[in-house]
Amino acid sequence: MEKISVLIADDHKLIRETWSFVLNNDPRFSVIAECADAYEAIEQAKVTKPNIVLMDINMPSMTGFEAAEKIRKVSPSSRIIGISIHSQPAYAKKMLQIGAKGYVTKNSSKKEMIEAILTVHAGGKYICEEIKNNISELVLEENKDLPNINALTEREIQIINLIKDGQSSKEIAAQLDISLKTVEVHRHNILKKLKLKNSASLVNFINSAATNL
Amino acid sequence: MEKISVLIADDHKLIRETWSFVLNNDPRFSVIAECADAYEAIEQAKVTKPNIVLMDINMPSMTGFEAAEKIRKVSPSSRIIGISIHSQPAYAKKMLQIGAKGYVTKNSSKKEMIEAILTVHAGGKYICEEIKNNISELVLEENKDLPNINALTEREIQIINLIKDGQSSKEIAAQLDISLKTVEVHRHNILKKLKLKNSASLVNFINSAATNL
DNA sequence: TCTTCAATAGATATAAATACTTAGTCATTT
DNA sequence: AAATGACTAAGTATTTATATCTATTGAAGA
Repeated sequence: MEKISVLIADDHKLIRETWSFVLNNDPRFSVIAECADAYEAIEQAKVTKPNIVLMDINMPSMTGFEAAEKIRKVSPSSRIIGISIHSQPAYAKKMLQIGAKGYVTKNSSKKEMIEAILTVHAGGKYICEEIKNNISELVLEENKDLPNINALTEREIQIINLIKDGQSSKEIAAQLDISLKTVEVHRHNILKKLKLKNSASLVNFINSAATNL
Repeated sequence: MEKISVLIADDHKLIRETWSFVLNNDPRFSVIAECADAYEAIEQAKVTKPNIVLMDINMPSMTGFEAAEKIRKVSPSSRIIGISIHSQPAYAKKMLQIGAKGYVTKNSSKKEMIEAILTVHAGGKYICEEIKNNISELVLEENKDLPNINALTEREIQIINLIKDGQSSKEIAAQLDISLKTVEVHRHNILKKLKLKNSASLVNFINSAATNL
C-alpha cells in the first residue's frame, strides 16, 4: 500500500523536524518536504504534489489563508490541514471555506493529528475536538465575519509594524517622510478595516490573530 | 546504562506529545512527565526529580524565569533547558543566570535539541547556534538589563489585560469601579516599570516578550 | 513602631490619537 | 475615457493618553 505523502510547512525548524520524525516513524506516512514559509510551501507543493499539506497558519510574510488558496491552485490534488494555536471556530470556518479539509489546534493530541491526516486523505473532513467544543459559538457568530486582514495595503502593513514598535504618529511621519496627517489617515483606515478601537487592540490583533504580517 | 529522565513542560499538547514521542523513541531518553503549565511542572519536578527539564518559557500564568527558579529549589538535581521562540541573547542570558543550563530556540534543529540534552546532562552548558550567532549583540548589550516583568503587581497585570482588549482608561475605570485617575496612574507605572513608551508597545511586549501574564 | 509599598485619587498640563470631511495625484483596470 | 483604489494631505473637533506632583489609606514586614 502506498504511503501518504506529507508536506510540512511551519516556520519553526524544531517543530518541522519533530513532526517529520513522528510521521516518518509511522509506516503509513512519508514526509516528502519541509518548508519554513508559505512561499516555499507553494513552490514545493507545485513540485511534489503531496497528498497532505500540514500548514501552520501563523507563518511570517503571508497568512495561512492566502497560502492555502495558492496551494490549492498549484496542486489541486493536495489536501490541506491547517494547524494553529487559535481555538476560535471562526478561523477554522474561514480555513475550511477557503478549501482546507482539516483544522487542528496545537492543543490537540498527537492521536488527533494522525486521525486528521487519515480522515482527510480518505476524502473526509476533520475538525479537532477543541474546536468542536466551541462550535456553538461558531453557529451563533454565523454572520459575524472576520476582519479582512488581506484588505490591508503594503503601506498600512508598514505603518502597523512601526506602531508595534511603539512609535508615535509623529515619529512614523518623520521616518517615512510623509505628513503627520497622512499617518493619521492610515491609522484610521487600518482601525476601520480591522474593526478595531485603538492601537492597543490593533497590536494585540496583529500579534495573535491568525496571521503575521 | 541508565536512561536520561526528562520532564517536558509546554502549554501545547501537540508539541508535548510529539516531543515525548521523539525522545521515547531514542533509547537514551525516557520522558517521565508532561506538563501543560508552570505550576504543574513545579509539582511534577518535585515528585519525579527528572534529570532534565525541557521548559517552554512562553507558558501562560507564569514566566519561564520564575518557573525555572522554583524548579531549582524543589529539585536541585534537575537541569533545566529553556525552549523559546525568542532569539534575543538577552533572554538566553537571563535564563542561564537564573540557573538553567541550556537555551534552545524553536528555530534550532532536532539534532541540536538532542545535543543540548546530552551536553547538559553530562554537566555542561548548551546554547543553540542561533543564539551564538547573535552573541555579539549580547556582549554589546551587557548592561542593558531586561525590563523586570516580575515587578508588576496583580492589579497592574489585570489592567494590562484590559488594555490588550482595546479598552480605554475610562472603560477600565468603569469596569473595575475605580477612578479614571487611578487607572491612569497604573498605566503610567506599568510603562515606567517596563520601560515602554505607550500602550501599543506595551501590548507588543506582553504578547511577544518571554512571558505570558 | 516604623517603614515600605500597593492602591487609591486629586490637580494641572501637554501630547497624541481618533473621528470626520474634502481633495489632489498617480497608476491600474474596465 | 471613465472608474477605481492607493497614497498623499489639509482643516476642525473631540477624546485619550501621558507626565508630574501630591496625598491618603491599609497591609505587610523589619
